[in-house]
Amino acid sequence: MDALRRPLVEWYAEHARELPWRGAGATPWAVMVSEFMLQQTPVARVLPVFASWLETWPTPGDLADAPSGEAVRAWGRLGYPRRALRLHAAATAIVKRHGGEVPAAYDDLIALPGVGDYTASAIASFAFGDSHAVLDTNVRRVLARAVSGVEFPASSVTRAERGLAESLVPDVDPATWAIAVMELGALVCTAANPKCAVCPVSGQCAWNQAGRPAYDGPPRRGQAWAGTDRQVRGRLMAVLRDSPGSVAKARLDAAWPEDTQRERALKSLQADGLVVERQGRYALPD
DNA sequence: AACGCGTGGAC
DNA sequence: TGTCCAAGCGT
Repeated sequence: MDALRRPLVEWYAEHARELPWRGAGATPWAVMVSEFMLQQTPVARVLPVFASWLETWPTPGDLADAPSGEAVRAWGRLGYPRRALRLHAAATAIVKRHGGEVPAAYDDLIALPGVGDYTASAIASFAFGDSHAVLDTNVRRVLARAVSGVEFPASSVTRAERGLAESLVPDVDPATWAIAVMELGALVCTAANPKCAVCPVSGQCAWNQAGRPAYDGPPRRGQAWAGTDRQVRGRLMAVLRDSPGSVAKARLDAAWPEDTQRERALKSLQADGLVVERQGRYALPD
């Protein structure tokens, strides 16, 4: 399968973006922080938060020493603030179980809060050079097109897909292969308007060869937003992020007009540990 | 297995 | 303009 791997790795050598979590200067902790922030969030939005985060908390121990609410506040508007809580919890676990050093083993990584198969594989590969199939949304899309000849992968990872990804991991420099496929998916083999004209593997891409047939699988799940609890949670979290200390209930009440939904959202935030209540006032957690 | 979970840029 | 979507995870 070097027909696919070689041109793709050569393309990466020439077109890779210079990102602060790549290269020799990046510590395993920096790689880990970047992977948490990049879960469902675009690179451009992560960059400034990543920089200030590592300046404030250059090691897992530094973050573990801070209140989790400070992590949530520093997370800013990256979205999915439970990730900030989980990163804080992961830092705490790293101090407790691994002497403050990010572990290199996949099994240790995936046991950390907020670390699933993708993130464990990514950290093991990018920070430690280990050999893993790194199967993220970009890689899945590239393989779906180049190998399977369909525009989009299935809604969840299939056994065949996992096997394919594992079969492609090279013996030499597996981490560069992993990041090269991801980068191609991010920059060229994009979900909408893929740039097949400049793709280094368009010549052996099954989907391209077939004339780029339109997707005809099951409908892909969209993300409702307006009027959902998620939107309400976002409003409430914005109030707390932007207020030092605690706020009166009235401040939260002003963020959403409908009582039932607002109370439900607030309760769910408390259940998640993103909000704490003390004597009728509300704040980010300690 | 399918769903809930934020945010904002691109088209 | 509204829809799509972005280096997923936990349940």
